[in-house]
Amino acid sequence: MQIRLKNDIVKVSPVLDFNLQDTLECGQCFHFEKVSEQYYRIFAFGKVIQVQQIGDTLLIENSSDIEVKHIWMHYFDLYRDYGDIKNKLLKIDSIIQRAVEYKPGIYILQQEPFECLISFIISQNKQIPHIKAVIRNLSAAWGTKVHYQNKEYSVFPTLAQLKEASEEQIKESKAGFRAKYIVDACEKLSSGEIDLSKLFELPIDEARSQLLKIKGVGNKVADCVLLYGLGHHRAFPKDVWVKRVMEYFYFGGENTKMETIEAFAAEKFGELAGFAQQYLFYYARDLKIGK
DNA sequence: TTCCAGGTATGCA
DNA sequence: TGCATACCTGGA
Repeated sequence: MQIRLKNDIVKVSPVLDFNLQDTLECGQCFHFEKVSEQYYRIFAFGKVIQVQQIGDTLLIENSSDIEVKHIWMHYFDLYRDYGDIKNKLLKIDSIIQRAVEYKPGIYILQQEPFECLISFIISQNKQIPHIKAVIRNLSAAWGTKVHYQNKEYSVFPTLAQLKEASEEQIKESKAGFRAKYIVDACEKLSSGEIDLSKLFELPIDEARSQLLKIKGVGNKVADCVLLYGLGHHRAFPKDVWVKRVMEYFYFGGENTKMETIEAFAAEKFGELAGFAQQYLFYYARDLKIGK
């Protein structure tokens, strides 16, 4: 894969098996903006970039080749061989095969753990447009301003910035009853009771138990943070859509306990469970499987 | 007006 | 342990 800077645009190619739109819009991240049919602006790592995909080339603006190598390649997970992952999944059964082939260009983003944690705490009992709105509001109120093409944006606040906010102030960003959970997360992280940076290396079950200490973090939110923010690709977040699609295809449409689905997925997909989950989720949500 | 959304905590049997 | 219910908010 080549990373070249030309006319202030960093071109990465070839990005095989990758689809920018599906990767951003498959529900794993919330802090981006579609500015036209071609362009997305992404706010992360204290920066704003504008990204476009033309065939198997990814064009990144407002960045540098060094930054792309060290930040955005990891963010988009472009160093990983998704061709190999998908080949392995396709051999498992015709169900996962259908899901993979439905949106074969989905990659699992590697997001910043703190933003990922707060975003998925916000996500409970909310629809995606609302989640995005709360994240925008929190960023505008507490995050650092960044400028691009004469527009001002805000990136998501750091822990140091967000811990200054009171529960009442967080509620002003329309977080509702989740505000107290955000405060609890900030307290546990800033006191050192939980150290997100250490959760990368811990075994997944230990990392999950740490996350579950935070109020408002249950199994679903913890698994999302493990998968999208901490690189634990065995994590299999079971939201309402994943539950529906798993019951529909693997349990004869019968109401099935989350623990049963969890064990089944671990056995069936093993170390690729997180990838399988993402393809199944998008497939189920788009086609309204099981609803 | 009422219901529901990508969940979780709480109370009660 | 299992189930029902409430919870901010906004859109359908």
